[in-house]
Amino acid sequence: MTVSRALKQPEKLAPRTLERVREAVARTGYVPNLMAGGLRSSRSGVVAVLVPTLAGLHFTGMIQSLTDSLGRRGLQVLVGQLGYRDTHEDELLRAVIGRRPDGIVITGTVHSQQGRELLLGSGIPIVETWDCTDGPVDMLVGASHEDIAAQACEFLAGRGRGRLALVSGDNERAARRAQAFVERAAVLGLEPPVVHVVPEPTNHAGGRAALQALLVQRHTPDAVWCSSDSLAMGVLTEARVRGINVPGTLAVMGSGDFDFAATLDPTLTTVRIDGAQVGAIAARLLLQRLDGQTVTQRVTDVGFTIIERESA
Amino acid sequence: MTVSRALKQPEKLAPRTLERVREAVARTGYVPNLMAGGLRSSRSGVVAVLVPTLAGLHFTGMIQSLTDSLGRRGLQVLVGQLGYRDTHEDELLRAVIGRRPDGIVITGTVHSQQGRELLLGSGIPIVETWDCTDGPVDMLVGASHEDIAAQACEFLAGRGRGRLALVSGDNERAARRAQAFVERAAVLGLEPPVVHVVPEPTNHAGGRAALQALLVQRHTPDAVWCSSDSLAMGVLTEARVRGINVPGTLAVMGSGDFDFAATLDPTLTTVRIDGAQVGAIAARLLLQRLDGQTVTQRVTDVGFTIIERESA
DNA sequence: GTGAAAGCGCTAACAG
DNA sequence: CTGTTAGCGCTTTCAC
Repeated sequence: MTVSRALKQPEKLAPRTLERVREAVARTGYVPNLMAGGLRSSRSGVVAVLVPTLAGLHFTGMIQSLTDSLGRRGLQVLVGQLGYRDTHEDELLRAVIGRRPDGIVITGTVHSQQGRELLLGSGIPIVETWDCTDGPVDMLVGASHEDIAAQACEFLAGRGRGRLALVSGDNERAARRAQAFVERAAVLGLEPPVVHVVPEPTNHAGGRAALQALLVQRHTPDAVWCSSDSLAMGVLTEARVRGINVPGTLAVMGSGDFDFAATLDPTLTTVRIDGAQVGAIAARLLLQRLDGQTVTQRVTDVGFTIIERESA
Repeated sequence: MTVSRALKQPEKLAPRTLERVREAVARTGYVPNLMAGGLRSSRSGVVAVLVPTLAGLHFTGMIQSLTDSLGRRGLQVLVGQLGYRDTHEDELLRAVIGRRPDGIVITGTVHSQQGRELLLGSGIPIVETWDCTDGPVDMLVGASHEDIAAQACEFLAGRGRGRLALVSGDNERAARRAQAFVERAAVLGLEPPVVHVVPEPTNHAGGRAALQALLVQRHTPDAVWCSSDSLAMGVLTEARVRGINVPGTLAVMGSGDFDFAATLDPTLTTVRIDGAQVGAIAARLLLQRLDGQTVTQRVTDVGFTIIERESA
């Protein structure tokens, strides 16, 4: 018990006792077993962060921000990959819940009904991020992808573009964006946008291939919106190779504001969701819950910004 | 006990008993507490993977491969970021060791003496990856970055380049590569290469800035080797904007074979270490240890490949 | 300021 | 095939 206090509440011990414990810890290389501590205190000191994939750059800002905010309070972040297909979703959720994390931050897939029940039944504070879906399991921090798609469409239309195209990753969120984009185009009286879906993970090669495919359409587009900046970069490369002027002949717009977006040539117009802000808010919500406070505002819309640069 | 068996060794139960347990599990939403199980069995079912950063794309292949290989054996991967500075290294190591992972895969920083002792004293199987350093803590899977640098230098020299430059991230491994590169250049009787160090994280903007800086040198280089493909991509962009022909006037070479390397224009010559292979071997070594086998070959050099494309 | 007792929820070991 | 006993290493609680 005295050792436990020496490590967690050193101010409660006599200096001499503390010194003796420290010496023994150093001499023996003692590292407390956090499983045992967690079992007894029902506080694991871990927050699980579940993302669809680590392969892209979409979520690194959020993960970094969560790691920083939670780390300051002594919580460790455990990153897990859900994958975009939900094959192992429930299995992974069970493994995560089984470790009794003090909080779960989850990004991506719409959970199966079974998965939602697991999460709910666990009693663990949950923050869903990125999407403003209806009916969050618990808390939510994100932006409306329908709004984003509509605004992206209006942005391009407002620059005089009328033959819009969309290059989209093969996942559920991208599909909802595509639908909202198409719907807004209809409202604006534009031609129905061509939607080109590329396989995950979305990358430079996918963007190049997508533009190739779009150029053999009857009406070649005068603007393309991509569901990630990596795709947009591929589109830029393909356009340059083919001598297509951007933005003159073709406007190109991305999503994510990845770190290269501002320094490509032409610089990339893109839609940005502030991942660091999402992470910071998610962390704050979790910490409030862990401190026993009631979180009144369970849904936070962090909004988004269209960053206008040269490519559109 | 019967419930425990139903979940872990269902073949040992009578079908009827198994059925009753399954029904109860489903009805109550029971998820076993893995902290308790781990405490008793001294098997946590977790392997910790520690990387300098998730922000780049260097390690995603390895992480994916580890997740797959270990996941098939029921082990969960916990990803942690050490950071390139070793400020919190020991602290993070304590937090990780405290969870008693069944294995640790560690990439990056040379550990402090204290850190090495913690790892050694923990008795946990350790695989260091990426670097072939002298004196591994336990097991090691990687490539010699000195060899890589020397070969990169020879490659460029062999293509008739004589004014070499190097764009390097600000970390210890990159520094060792730079030194080996410079030394080989001396052996080959070339001018001493200019070394330009850019801040972490290495990215497109850093590459552009680096080439700008290199061009104001007295002798402008005719070849640049970059410590990551993101930097190399920035160099390509800057060269194009300035009308510098690649590879005619300037050869550009990267490191990592990131997913965009093969489809940039010009396609990027780069040095590849097979991260998936590193991960697969690391997983195999850990699993052997966990199965009680003695690992005889503690050091594995997976080598590297110079992938010759258009840029050099 | 320090320590004793009890128990967190599992599973190893053994018994039947 | 099923069940009993004991204990993993901590921290909560209470006592002095």
